Amino acid sequence: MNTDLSPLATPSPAPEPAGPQVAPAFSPLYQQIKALLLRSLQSGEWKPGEPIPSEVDLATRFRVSQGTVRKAIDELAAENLLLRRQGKGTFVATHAEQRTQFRFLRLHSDLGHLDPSGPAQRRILSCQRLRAPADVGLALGLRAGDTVVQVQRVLSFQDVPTILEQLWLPGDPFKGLTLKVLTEHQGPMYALFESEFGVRMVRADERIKAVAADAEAAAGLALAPGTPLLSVERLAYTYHDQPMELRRGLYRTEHHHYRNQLS
Amino acid sequence: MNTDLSPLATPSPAPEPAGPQVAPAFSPLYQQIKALLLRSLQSGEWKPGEPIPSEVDLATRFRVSQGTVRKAIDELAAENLLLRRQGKGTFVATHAEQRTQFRFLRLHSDLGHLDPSGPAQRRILSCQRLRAPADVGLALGLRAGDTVVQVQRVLSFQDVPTILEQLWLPGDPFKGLTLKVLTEHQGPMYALFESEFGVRMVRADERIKAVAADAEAAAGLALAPGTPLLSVERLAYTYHDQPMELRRGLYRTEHHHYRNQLS
DNA sequence: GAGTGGTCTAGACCACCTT
DNA sequence: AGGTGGTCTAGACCACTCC
Repeated sequence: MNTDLSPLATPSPAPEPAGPQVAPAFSPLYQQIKALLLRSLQSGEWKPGEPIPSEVDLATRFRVSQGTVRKAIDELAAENLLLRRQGKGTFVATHAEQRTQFRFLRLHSDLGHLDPSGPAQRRILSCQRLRAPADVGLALGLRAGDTVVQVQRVLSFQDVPTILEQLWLPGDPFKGLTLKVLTEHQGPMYALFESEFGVRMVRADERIKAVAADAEAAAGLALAPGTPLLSVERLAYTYHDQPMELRRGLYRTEHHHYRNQLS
Repeated sequence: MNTDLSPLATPSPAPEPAGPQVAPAFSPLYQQIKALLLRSLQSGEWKPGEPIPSEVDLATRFRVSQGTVRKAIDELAAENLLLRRQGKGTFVATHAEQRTQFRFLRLHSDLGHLDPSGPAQRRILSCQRLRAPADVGLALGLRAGDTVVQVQRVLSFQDVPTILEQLWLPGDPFKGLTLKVLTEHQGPMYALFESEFGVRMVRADERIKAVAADAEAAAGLALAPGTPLLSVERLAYTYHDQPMELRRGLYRTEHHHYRNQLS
């Protein structure tokens, strides 16, 4: 009904003064609910891994029907921000679970499904704070002179160094990130970001090219210069499409491949 | 209600004899409706680009509520098999539209959004029927000795040969596919497959590696041997996860990149 | 105005999990 | 038994498109 008894703003039925209307900007109720849920997620009211209130609770809180809340949650679940578990509740998605452990890593072994399930040895090469290079600052939406944390690391599969990557994070939200913290932490790096810095990576774009290994890459991955490598540049976003990480990786693909699903 | 008045099989409430139950295999009504819609799509009862019956029509036909039909269609639309257009109807998705023209081609220009929107010159190098090589036959689920159609072509962007690819199709469904047909056809190849052979590619898996151009690739793309190239191997499926095309492509990435979205 | 998909509601019942 | 998400229904109304 979109009745005005609702606590929510109901933009469309409001009789606006005549004039050049730009766009009616009709927004369904469930979209408004979705935005409210998103705000609670971003503010940390509900933390990764924890359950959010039940559908009936939310329905009474927002003064809408359960079906409307349901549709809002459906969309958030489809975007992998929430996780529904029948009989138990709805939970804030996290990178700290076995199931979603390597959701953003698309490199798989050519052999059977002996994928990077073997947790892949990680070695941190460096972690330092510095002024953002121009391209990095631009990608992360920082101002000139802002500081970033730069991390370099190597991932190995079965003792073969396979991924050499470099990543940049905005200095402000990642204040306490040091080599010690990174080295001592177990589990996925994105899980560390969640638990220690309250930053949850929600989606990412990747750009992939084929390049020849230069001297530095050859040294880092212990292979001959000129070897073809996948260059994977990732820009990862947190809630509300805010860029939070730039990552540049070089992948060996003699025995691995980058897997993608099209639909 | 899942009542027995329904014309559909209602597996779960059927009182089965006691014994070692394997799996209750509860299947919601809307999933059964979805399967029926899928069957009509596969059989060609509704063709790509055409509208399917309205939700109310389908609801009365299947003796269920509109909401149940709606949920079935929702899922098919989410999988890009159907396309909803408010006020007009629901249509069978097709590769012959501007909007979905290059849905499966992930190579983009490094510059602004001057992507492969420029329709990219296509040149067919060859088209021949031959016995399926072992790996191809395996991927396509063919029997030993079955014939396949093999096509080779080059795609150029702004007169620069950029993609060299080779593809194999099962000989049986693609009986009349000749070099003449391929050369004279305008528009995406997958649109040709739909209109001339009734085969609609629904989803695909890609495996990506970095390789060095060999002599043949160097000749085909007019570049120096050893140049790093993206190797993209695609297995494309039609309805019901049936593999229908194997494609191996080599992409130049000096001025282009393969784009991927993670979520 | 008629037809289509899109939203919203209220209520019933089912399947799954915990206690 | 009681709570949670999941399914299904019936009906009302809204937004969009076409005639």
